[in-house]
Amino acid sequence: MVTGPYQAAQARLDLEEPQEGQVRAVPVLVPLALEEAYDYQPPEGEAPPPGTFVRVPLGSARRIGVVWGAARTADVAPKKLKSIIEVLDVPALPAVSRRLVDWVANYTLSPRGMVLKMMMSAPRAFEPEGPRFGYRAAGPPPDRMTPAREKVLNVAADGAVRAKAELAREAGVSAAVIEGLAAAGSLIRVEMPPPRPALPDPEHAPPELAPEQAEAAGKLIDAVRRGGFSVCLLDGVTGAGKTEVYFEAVAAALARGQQVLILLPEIALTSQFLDRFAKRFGCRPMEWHSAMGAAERGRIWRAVAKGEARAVAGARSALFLPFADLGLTVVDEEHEQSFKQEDYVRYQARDVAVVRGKLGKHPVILSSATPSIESVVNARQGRYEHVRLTSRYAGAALPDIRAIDLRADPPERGRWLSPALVSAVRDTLAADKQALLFLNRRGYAPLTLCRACGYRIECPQCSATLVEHRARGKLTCHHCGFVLPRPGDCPACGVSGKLVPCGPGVERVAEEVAERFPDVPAAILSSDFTTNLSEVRETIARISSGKARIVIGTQLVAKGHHFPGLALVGVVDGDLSLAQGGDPRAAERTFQLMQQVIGRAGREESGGVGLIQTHAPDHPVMRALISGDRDTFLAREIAAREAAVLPPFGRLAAIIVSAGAKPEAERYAQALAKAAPPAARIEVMGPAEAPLVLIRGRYRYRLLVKAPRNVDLQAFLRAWMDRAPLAKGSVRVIIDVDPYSFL
DNA sequence: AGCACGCCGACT
DNA sequence: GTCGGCGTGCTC
Repeated sequence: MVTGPYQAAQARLDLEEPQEGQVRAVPVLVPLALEEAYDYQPPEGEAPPPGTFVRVPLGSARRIGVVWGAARTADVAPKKLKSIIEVLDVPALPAVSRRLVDWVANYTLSPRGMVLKMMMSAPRAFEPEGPRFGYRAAGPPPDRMTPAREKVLNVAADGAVRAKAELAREAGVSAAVIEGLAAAGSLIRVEMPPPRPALPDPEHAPPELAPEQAEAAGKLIDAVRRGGFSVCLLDGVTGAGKTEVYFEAVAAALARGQQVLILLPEIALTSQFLDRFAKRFGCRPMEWHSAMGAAERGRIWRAVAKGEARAVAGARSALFLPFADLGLTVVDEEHEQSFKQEDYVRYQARDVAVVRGKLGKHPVILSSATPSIESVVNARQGRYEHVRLTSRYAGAALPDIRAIDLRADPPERGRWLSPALVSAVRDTLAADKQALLFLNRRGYAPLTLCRACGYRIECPQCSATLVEHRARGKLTCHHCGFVLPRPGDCPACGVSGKLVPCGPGVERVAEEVAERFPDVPAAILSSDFTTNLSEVRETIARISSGKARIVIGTQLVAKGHHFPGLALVGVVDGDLSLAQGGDPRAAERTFQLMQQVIGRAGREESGGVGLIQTHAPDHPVMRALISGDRDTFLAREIAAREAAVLPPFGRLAAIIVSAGAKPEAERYAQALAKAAPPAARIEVMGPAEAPLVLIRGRYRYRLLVKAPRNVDLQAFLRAWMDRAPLAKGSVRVIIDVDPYSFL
């Protein structure tokens, strides 16, 4: 029996056939937080088939939606039915995409309209394409010639039509020069044909693969040629050449005329990766990530829908592009936790990529040097094919990893680098190599303390201390973005000159490096919400070219960049990410992060060294890292997860209750827990205060649901939410299926 | 996401 | 008495 909206949503997945005498209507899903498609009367003539993009009236507004089925879904009073305004001239949303919306909405317990919204996140794609204009040489040279104008005219001398931005870039001048020349009559503005996306050529530059690589590539190519759904875990040590290997599978799919999607963590979408692709296939893939402009998004969305975009490299949201004929998805760095989206629709892109492969009947490749426990278990249980690469190419050896016991060999007071690490850096520089110091903490210091009154400077909106960013002269909150100019006097007691920064961030380590190695060029590589993508790309280029000799970096450095001259990696605080209490993936994440970051060393030739500063050199994670014994670590971790029925052996869902006032949040969370339906094999834990109780002015309580793998967790959650008390006032409830963050 | 409806404080 | 604050619910 259908008892509430959550279950009703599930029940209506089975569409009814139209009945005699009923008004003709089709369901249209609009990209809003709506669970259901609404029925509309079709325009004149035939009813548009499912997938058609249509404009419909909704309330007083007009919205673009998608025809979601062949027959009306619910018994709405006929006089309530409105008519479709128009059918849009946009390729229909493919059936696979529509089924993906339904699947993701059902799995994450998100309104279907919200998931559709992700699929339509390119508003320009639905507007008619305006004509594009370009410039070509024409007429006499201008009366006043300048060096900049000369450069432009030289470039334009070939008579080709170029877009304004392109011409300016090629000539190395600003767009204003072009406008000036056009006004002077030396350039003429002409309409350009819409650009054809470049076609990647699978035969452009096939690589020479080592025997092990060739064998691995063979398996992946087989899966592509065979067609149909399969998942392959491509598991190879850093520097084993996984990218070259999966590029061969990409080539096979392109050769079959199919589209290819390569998912990367957002920050790994560097020009380094795009250039590598271009070297192999003759042109760059299309990019898809959050930093793209509206026009660009629209163009790419359309190109993907028409099947003209053959290869797309994108961040997790690229999964929701309307591929016309996707033949292969690659998830690179599949272990990356950033594939989990933590807001709006909370989905794990790696898992959705696999589901999309299943729905679209095509292979999926998961690639990593440090695969997730989930994927390793799937491979062991035979659900995924496991393809391993064990040797680094060109004889490069894996780095030699050692621990520096901070208890025995501590840094001086107020310093963060131990004598052993400092001397290792010195040796590395003497050998004309690069050194990387890794600390997963942005800014200068994570805490500012008043020595007069003991006050810790905290965020007014979050239960967190403000982090000093000295270069910008600011204290900021890493949870909400709150910014405070660095005060001279204590905000609590007003005493001046007694504020002291406590603990290190990358900026502070960089300061220590500058003191110890005053003449050595250094670079900080840190992901900051204020630094933009191009800035980060520039820094990465400066490092890979060898201009920076010492690199101080956060997480960002671990993400698949290739730094040829790097011989030493020093981990400043090896204990930092282990200390995440309550997070079942803390050990796994630490192991992956350390392996990835240390794997940056010695990729070109042997002799890479990794040094981890730690207070717990005997911790199992540290021992596994030092001995390089991944299999023992995995066996331990997998056994522990299995015993505790944690993912992937069990399923988790977090319920986060938040409100503007603490008692309100707590009261509702407790009422919610009481309303949980009885279920023998499902455990509901909490509510408990979230580790970060307050974020953005909202107090948060968490509940955790744990169930065995074969239990329908979504059905349980739906039944629960349908009988839950109404959330009143400022109370909000968020359901996070398969949570990755436990804060 | 908009937008209308509805129930409590400072105004003509 | 009314204007208007934004909390709540509906949009086929």
